[in-house]
Amino acid sequence: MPEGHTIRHLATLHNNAFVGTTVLAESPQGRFSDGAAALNGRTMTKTAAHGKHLFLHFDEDIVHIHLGLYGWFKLRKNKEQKPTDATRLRIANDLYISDLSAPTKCEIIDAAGLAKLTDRLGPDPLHPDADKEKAWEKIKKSTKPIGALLMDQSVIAGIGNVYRAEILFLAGLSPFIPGKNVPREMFDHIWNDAVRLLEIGARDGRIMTVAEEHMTGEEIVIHGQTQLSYVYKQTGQPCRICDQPVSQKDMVGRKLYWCAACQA
DNA sequence: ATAATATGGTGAT
DNA sequence: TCACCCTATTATC
Repeated sequence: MPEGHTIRHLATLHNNAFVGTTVLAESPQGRFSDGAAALNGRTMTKTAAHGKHLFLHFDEDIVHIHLGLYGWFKLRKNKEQKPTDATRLRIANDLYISDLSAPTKCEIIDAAGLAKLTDRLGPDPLHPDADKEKAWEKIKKSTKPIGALLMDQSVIAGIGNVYRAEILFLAGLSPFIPGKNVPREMFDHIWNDAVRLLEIGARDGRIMTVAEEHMTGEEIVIHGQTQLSYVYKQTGQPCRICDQPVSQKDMVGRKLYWCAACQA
């Protein structure tokens, strides 16, 4: 499920599976029939990710995919799988089949469309050459709370509700402090953790934010199979650091989780 | 077994 | 402001 780490992970998987090969493309569901027909039999030349947006390049044609909340890929090697009547796009070659369902966006764009899209996105912490100063310029002059700014894809691309909560917790920063009141060193802390945590997530294909020193003995054994977090979805649970109950409140239409004691 | 919820954004109203 | 996308997982009965 998709924050920036998922999209980068998918870009890597589709690069390894399809780039350089001729692919079959079809839309069993029918809502992307024209697009699939335009791609069928062509060579995938590159994959890329910016924030939560995935791009599959076929020379000048670029498939732009946004998974939204429900969207998902099922990518299998050496194994037949049946598309469902909700499968928006199937891409396949001799070895792999990838089925896409329920995306918010699946469309073909050109280089100009891609530029227009990425122009309205902030820097992606997963890009080695990301310009974090662009994010800082927006944050330091904004009156909006930092908890809202981190969810704004035009400020930083790729952070979602889980990373927002976890990054602010690790920084010990209140989600309610206006961007303009965030000290520069606090921004650096946020950015560095965004890079570090998104890289872990992109590598493993799932979010892991909790340091081993903050896990219970049992969690250290099983955390390969289970999702752990400091504050995300931990409402009422004791904080891993101070033992105070974790708080919850809506912000920007999403549930915000934080430790009122550690993030005063 | 059934209902609620969700790691998100778009586009109509 | 809200319906939509329409799956997977978790919570509740």
